[in-house]
Amino acid sequence: MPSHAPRSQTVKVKDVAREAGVAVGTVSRVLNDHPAVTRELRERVERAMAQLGYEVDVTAQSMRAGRSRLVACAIRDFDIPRFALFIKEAEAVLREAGYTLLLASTTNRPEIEIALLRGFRRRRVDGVMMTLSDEQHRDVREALSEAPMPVLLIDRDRIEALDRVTADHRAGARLAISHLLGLGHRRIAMLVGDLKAFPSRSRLEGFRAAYAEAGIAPDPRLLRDDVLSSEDAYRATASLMSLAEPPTALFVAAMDTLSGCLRALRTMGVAVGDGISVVAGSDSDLAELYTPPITAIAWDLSAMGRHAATMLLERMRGDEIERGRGLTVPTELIIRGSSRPFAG
Amino acid sequence: MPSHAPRSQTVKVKDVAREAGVAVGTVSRVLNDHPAVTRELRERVERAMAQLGYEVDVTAQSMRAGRSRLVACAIRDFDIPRFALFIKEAEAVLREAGYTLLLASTTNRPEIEIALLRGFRRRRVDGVMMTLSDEQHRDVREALSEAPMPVLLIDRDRIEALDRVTADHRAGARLAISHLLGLGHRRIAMLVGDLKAFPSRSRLEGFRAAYAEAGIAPDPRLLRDDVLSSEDAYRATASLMSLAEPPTALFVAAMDTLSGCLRALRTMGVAVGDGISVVAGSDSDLAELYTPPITAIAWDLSAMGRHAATMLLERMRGDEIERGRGLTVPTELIIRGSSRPFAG
DNA sequence: GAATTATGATGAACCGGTTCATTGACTCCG
DNA sequence: CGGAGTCAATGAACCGGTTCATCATAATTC
Repeated sequence: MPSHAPRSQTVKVKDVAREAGVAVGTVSRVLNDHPAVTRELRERVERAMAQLGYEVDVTAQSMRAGRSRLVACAIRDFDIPRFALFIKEAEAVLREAGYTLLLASTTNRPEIEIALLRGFRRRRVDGVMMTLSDEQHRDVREALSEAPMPVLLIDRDRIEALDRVTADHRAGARLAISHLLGLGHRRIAMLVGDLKAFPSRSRLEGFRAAYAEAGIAPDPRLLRDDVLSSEDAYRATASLMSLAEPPTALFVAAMDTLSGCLRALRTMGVAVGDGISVVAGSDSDLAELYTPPITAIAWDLSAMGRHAATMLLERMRGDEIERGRGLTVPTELIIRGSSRPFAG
Repeated sequence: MPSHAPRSQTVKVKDVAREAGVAVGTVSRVLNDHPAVTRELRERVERAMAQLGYEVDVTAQSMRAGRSRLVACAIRDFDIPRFALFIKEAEAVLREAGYTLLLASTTNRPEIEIALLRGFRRRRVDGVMMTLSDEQHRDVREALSEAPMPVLLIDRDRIEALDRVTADHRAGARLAISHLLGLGHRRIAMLVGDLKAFPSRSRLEGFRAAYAEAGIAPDPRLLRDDVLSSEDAYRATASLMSLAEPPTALFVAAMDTLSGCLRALRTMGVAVGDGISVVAGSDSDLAELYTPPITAIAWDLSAMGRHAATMLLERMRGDEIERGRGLTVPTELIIRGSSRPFAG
């Protein structure tokens, strides 16, 4: 008798079938709401399940079915407060549809993105939504094209035929810069994140579009990219304000880096509003409640999460929809006291 | 020939075994780093795996092994920015150990907590860390005691023999209130969250301890509980400031509700620092950068996440450790400009 | 050199639901 | 009344790795 493995004392379909006096197939049909089960048998099976305290084993179900009812979300760093809104909404929508959310952080590194994709595949994850550190990265693109499950990109450029949900950062940045130009500013500095990724690229485009529209040439020395953390923003701001000809306005376009910029200005004794106009690339409690309140770009991250989950669900359902759909959430400029006319 | 199910064209151990000219058991041993495999066979198998692009199926592994290498984290609402720090650290530790994080939000409702626990069980999740809306809830306690996997409580009171990681909210609140009493304040209001849960209860204890120590009786009308959102804080603050005898100091102990309180004060034209002293129950960029900067209680949420994951890993490993371990992270008071001597 | 032991490899059973070809009972119709 | 058609229920095969009793071979001992 090759017994093996420890006998688990949990209740299985077989036990339920015995208790109810039916075949295991029938129990399975009851579990899956198959129509071809007489009410009487259904009730008997349900009674047996309750009696024995039966609980399906999702692993076993996934085994045969080939799908796990898991959806993975991998983002750069869930340390970004506003991003929690995205996850929160996405999780709600997915849970409603019977899916469970797997969460992972890529720390913005391609090799981790690739490793995560492999892990998701191993787990038979049914769908993925993720950010990418670099849409052009060869190995990442290859990993994406080899992924057997649908992948939806979060706030990233179009890749092949992947669905995507984005915010209109280009329009937002353009609004912000036009606003500052309209106030008479000519030396406008901008802090952006990684130009290898869509949001920063779009913001830079918006920046340039606004300048072009005004027929003015921006000073390239006032651009600081690769600002990914509050600390980076601190250093960038400090360096900008130390220039011989410092900027008169500052567009802090990188996500969640406003605090570092404000700390730097405070340290250097530059008054926000008077000494320098400031526009934040994403809204926050801090922007709203700072003194003076800070003009900011806002967009609906909850809606992005909701749409991302919904689109992914449709794709997983295998609906006949065109590939490579994109949904863009609008951005708006909330004008507050931190952006004032240039009083040169 | 009862074929069934669509032939998946993925590579399986069987294929690897054939390609390498060994038995499936040998392939499995290579996969699991079993020592009893000669170097030669191991290499042949590995070559075959690379050749065929083989990838293990974690679902199938879980099937037999009975464990999923999944760890679930269920919290009230991951909309709380600072909580992201906890999750971030916990995920890093778990990933390092080969586990994947499942995330869910309880929205602070017992029935959802119970449903989530059931779902985790169905998925054979290996370990759980979670908050609870109410440690005393009968059905939740029952669900917890029936959980077959270890559960670690996040910032909650001791339940049975469950491990827990907490912050010393009692000490933090006591420091805050003693600080305000020391400044001469006698009418100190406090906003706390749900008193059914540990953090708010502890803060209330600390509040009372500080008053008792000073030999003064607090005015019970200045306590507002069930403050769970920024909007709640707005209303509570407004109502407090409308009292015939308004408080001279405000301890905003509920998590992530400072913004609502500040909005209310601004709306009512009460100057923070002058008109009323304010202490925040948790630190944030907003507290640090507000004008005036706001005195706050701080503790290390990253450390909590790290410890939670580590303790849970030990427990899952089945180490012989005493049950019901508790780890408490210290809190500190960061004194800033928002708390000033009472100038009655 | 025969017997004993150590070591590596094998492959069928197993984990726990799901699926579908088959069976049995019952209905409908000419 | 017999044959075709319906419908519910059955249970063995299956999903894809893991495990362990068994076997083959090599190493060691006397």
